[in-house]
Parts: sequence; structure tokens; C-alpha cells
Amino acid sequence: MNTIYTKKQLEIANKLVSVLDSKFFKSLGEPVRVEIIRFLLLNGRADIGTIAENMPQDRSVISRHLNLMQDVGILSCEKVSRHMYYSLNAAAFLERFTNMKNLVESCVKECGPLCCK
Amino acid sequence: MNTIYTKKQLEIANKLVSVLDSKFFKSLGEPVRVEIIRFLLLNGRADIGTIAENMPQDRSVISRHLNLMQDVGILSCEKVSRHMYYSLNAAAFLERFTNMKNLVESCVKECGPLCCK
DNA sequence: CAAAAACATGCACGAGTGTGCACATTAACC
DNA sequence: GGTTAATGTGCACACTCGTGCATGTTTTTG
Repeated sequence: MNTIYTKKQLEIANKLVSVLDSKFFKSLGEPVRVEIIRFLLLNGRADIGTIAENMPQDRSVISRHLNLMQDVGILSCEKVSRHMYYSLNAAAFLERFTNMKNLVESCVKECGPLCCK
Repeated sequence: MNTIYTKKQLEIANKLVSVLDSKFFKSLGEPVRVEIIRFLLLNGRADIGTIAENMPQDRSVISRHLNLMQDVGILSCEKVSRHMYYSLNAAAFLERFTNMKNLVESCVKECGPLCCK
């Protein structure tokens, strides 16, 4: 087993674990939630009832999915009277993917010659 | 509910569902598997026994994780005598993140004014 | 040919979670 | 102030899946 790597390699590889957040991936690992993102992209801000009308699941189920995605930081929500409006947090959403892409790129560049073959 | 969107918006939003593959996200939603990726980045190609020695889980468990990640396309494997060697498929791994980042970027640009507020 | 090493696989157990229903809660409307 | 609409929540059920152990399979080694 090879235990010789530079500080830079170690630093980047460890950062990978934090950027590849399991909560974020789990939230996107559920097809229903991706479908919700797609809906919000096309239709913009909407309340729970409207979103649930376009999904096969029960309204309470959609409510829980939305709440979870807001916790992760993908969605923003705002309460207006008795309606709860959700919208895609596009900036944060894009930033997550940009960070992941950049970090994976750095990892491959830094550890590439070693990790492949 | 707003049902007026351009062909381009619809096309990109639908593509999102295919690129945001749930199997891929589920595979990265498990911390053990991210740890395996980190190990392969730092140590390069290794057989199952060597990888399992550095993880708290049983060898059979690691074997299943590796097999799953190979199915998804993250890892490559090669059988040499009775050893099964795994390595990170860096090119495919990076390509997945690059595709996701680019597509999300397109989505936000195309649907941004509509989806946010 | 027997024994050991490396791995795959079947099995059962437990934790997590998506789901739907019933009910509680909050706010607008008559 | 009572009713209705929109949402939050507790609960039970089923299913997925990570885990470890035991066993089977293949290949090397003595």
C-alpha cells in the first residue's frame, strides 16, 4: 500500500469528503425531489398545493420533501397568509455544483497520475 | 400556475432529470463510498482486501460497495489472478460533474428570471 | 491433491425512509 | 364566531439498504 502523498494531495482529498456532502446527495437521490426542482424551474415560485397537484404523491408527502430540500439549502420558502411558497435557490444550487466540479477537477489533476492505474 | 415556457426551457428542464441521475447520487450519498473514493485518490489502484483494511466495515461489505460503484461507472476493475483490483475512473467521474455543472448553469440562465421569485 | 488465500454470495437483522391517512393547527371569509 | 382552506404532524406500513456472519467458488501454493 502506497502511503506517500504530498500535503497538497492530502489536503484536497480531505476537502473532497466535506464538499461531497452526503445529505445533499441523498436529497437529490430521490426522483420525486428532482421532479420538484424541474417543476420549480419551469413554473417558478409556487405553494405546496400547486406543486402537489402535479405530483402523484400525497400533499403531505410533498410538504415533507419541500421542507427537507429547504433544510439542505436547495429551496427557499416564504409564508404568505396561510400559503407556503417555495422557490428554487438557484444561486446556492449552482454554487454547489460549481464547487463540486472544481474540486473534483483539482483532485484528478493533483492525484490523477497516481489514482488511475 | 404558469404553463407558458419556451421550447428551450422545456428541453433543458427535461434534460435535467436525466443528468441528475438518482443512481449516481445514491451512490455518493453513502459516506463509506466517498471514503473509498478518497482512498483510491490517494493510494491509487488497490485490491479489495487492501481497501477493506482501511475501512471499519467488513470485507464483504466493501466488496459490495465497490461493485456498486463500478456499475455506476465511477470505478474501473480488473481481475488479476485471484485479486480484484479497483481504481477510480477519473475521466468519467469528472465528466459527470462537469455535465451536471454545465446543465444546471444552463437551467438557471434559461429559467432563472422565472424560477426565482 | 490438500490447504490457504482472495473474493463472491446467500441470509438475516436493524436502521432509515418514502408513503398515505387521520388529525391538529393556523388564517382568511362569510 | 363558525366554517373552510392550506398546511403541519403523528402514526403505521412497506420497502430499501447497509451490515456482518457463514458458506461457496476460484486460484495459488505446499
